[in-house]
Amino acid sequence: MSSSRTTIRDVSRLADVSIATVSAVINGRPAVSKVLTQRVRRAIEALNYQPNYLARSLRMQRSHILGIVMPQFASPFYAEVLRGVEDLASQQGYSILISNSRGDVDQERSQVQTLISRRVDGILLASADSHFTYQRLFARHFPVVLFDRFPPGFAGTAVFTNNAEASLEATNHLIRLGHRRIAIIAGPQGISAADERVEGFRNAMNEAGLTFPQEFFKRGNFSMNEGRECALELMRLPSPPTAIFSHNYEMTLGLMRALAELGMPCPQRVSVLGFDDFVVGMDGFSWATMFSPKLSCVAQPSYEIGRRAAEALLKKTKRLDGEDHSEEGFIRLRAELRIRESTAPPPAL
Amino acid sequence: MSSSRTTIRDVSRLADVSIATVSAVINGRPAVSKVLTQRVRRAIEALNYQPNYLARSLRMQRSHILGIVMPQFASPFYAEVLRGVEDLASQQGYSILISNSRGDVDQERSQVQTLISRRVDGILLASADSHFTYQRLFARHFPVVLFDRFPPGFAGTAVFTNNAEASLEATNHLIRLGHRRIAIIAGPQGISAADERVEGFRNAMNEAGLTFPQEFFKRGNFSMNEGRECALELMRLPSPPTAIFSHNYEMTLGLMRALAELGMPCPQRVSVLGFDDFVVGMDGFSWATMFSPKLSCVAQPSYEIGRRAAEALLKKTKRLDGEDHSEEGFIRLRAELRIRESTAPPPAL
DNA sequence: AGAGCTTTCCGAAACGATTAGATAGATACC
DNA sequence: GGTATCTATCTAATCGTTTCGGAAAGCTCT
Repeated sequence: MSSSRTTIRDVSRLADVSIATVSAVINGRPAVSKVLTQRVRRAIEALNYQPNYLARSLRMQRSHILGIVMPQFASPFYAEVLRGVEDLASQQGYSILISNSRGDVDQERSQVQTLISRRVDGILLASADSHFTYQRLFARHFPVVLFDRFPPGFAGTAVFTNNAEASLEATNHLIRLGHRRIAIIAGPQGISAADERVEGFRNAMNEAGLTFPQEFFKRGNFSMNEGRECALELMRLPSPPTAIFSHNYEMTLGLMRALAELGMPCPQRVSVLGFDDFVVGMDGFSWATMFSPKLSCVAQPSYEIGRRAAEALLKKTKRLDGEDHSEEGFIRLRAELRIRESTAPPPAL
Repeated sequence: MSSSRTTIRDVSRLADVSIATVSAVINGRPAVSKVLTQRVRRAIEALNYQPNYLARSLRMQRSHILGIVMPQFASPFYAEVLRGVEDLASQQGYSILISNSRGDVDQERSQVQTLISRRVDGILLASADSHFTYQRLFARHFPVVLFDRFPPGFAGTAVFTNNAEASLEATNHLIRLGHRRIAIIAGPQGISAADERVEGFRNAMNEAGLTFPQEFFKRGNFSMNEGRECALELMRLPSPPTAIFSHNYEMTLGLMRALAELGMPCPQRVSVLGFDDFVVGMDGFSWATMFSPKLSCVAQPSYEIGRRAAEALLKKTKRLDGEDHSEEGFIRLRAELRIRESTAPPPAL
């Protein structure tokens, strides 16, 4: 055997005590004398002993590991969420097991399975699935917290942006500027975040007594390419919109690209308001300020979403011990409307 | 006890066989009859049994988990690396345990400790530390692969960009365009990636017989803010450079921002060439093409770095079993020079 | 019918920790 | 001195798997 790690047994032998005593020292239990504590400490040091958490977890029925499954890593939104999760988790002595579902429902399911088999204490999930298929898996109150997306009718606990309200507020901003011909590039139907944003937009338009033609309502799949194509179609209409509201970061990029290609100045000719904003690097500069014009946008509290989700999950895992199975329910975090230079009054007719 | 999971024992009872047989079925060992296999399968299904990988790992001395430690999550570079790692790992049945060292040497060390205690099969490390302090920890040939950065004198296996060559090539591009007054905004001294990029630049300048004044040599800490400040200082010199070579993504952003503030047109007045490029979203558009002008840059193969690092690490963990302790050494991956619109001949005098 | 093989199955010992309960020694009290 | 109490330590069971070695049963071949 090439790999024979040193165990608690080795330590106990060297220190000439029982393994129970070593364990007591390691876990800081009282009731172990100064002299033995010293001996044990020295032995641990000498052997460079590192406790085996697998064994510990097995015995304690608690791994102190959280699992997270998300549809992508590269997106700054998810990266920020992940940062929030890791921050809170590591602060409480938990580690994070990640998996990338690549937006695929089957992969997602098998990854959730794996996480459960690895006996994570709880799972954070941005489900690519539009209906919650884990009822069976999560019998016995296994701790799960959803974020960013949730299937219709989901009743557990989840953390996300107040999409509808934020979207309403953003639309109102455009309306107040004087826009009447407002188009949206929405996300795919069936994804809760997308649907809610559409809803908020609709409400704002209704409240203002505005209608909007069918051809102003575009759906993209949250990708840059589709954002670009939708924008091209919009701006080539006989009477194009004077403002476009885009429902995520990638599509906003595509939209800006399209405007550049068409040589249409923003915001002089058309205002642009997008979802998502994030800081780049360590010094808090916003991504959206790198553009000219600096982009107005709806900033989701992505880091906070991660933190709160992790927090809620940890609370759940603890409640589990106490036979208390009450649910926390939905946690809505406020998005912030950041007005910069890409939104302005519509061109005079 | 609120959490009594079903175990292999339960399955064996229901199927009326021994646990050895259940184990054999699960692991697809031959030599178990059709009829028993059926019974076991049904029992597993009925009980919704999911094997406990903690126990399995403990017994097999192999967790099928890889650990990764990096200085940040939010950076697109590391996000891409992570994606590469996860892709290869999950493909081979491995999971990933992540930790964020936040660039702090002490945190990094304690996280490495934790990973080892969790008995990961190997560790991927972008060390924030400038000297390899893990000799003791990694005694007994514990599998580690470094990436992106390495401490001077490190002799293990590591994967990264051919920084020096790429930097030389990039500088030559500027020289060929006719630039003579070339400045660089480099990363912090002591970080291998930064030092190598400086070296490549120096070599190119020397080969071309060019010298460059001390005030053209700036150091930033890889942050956007410092990129901006360095650029401001450079462009306010009595005779400013006609081209600037920036050594990472964040500093390039700061640089572009500075030029905008000063109203200096790029590339008419000054050419810009930066390190780092990456695609945004799912459809392969480059981040750098979102700028106007589209940025010329040195694209590191970040995804590939992740994949190759994971691959090398897995190879190591397997070699460990075979008593073969040969080292793979350094793996250099070629960065690609992508010439777009931000580099052009210098303005006529 | 007995020897020798195969084929299937099972019992029980690991893996490395935690912890309840046992034990022994010291102290205190009457 | 006897007994109760407390403290410091140890013994051994346990967590849920894998796997080695052996037993039982079924064949084949003399």
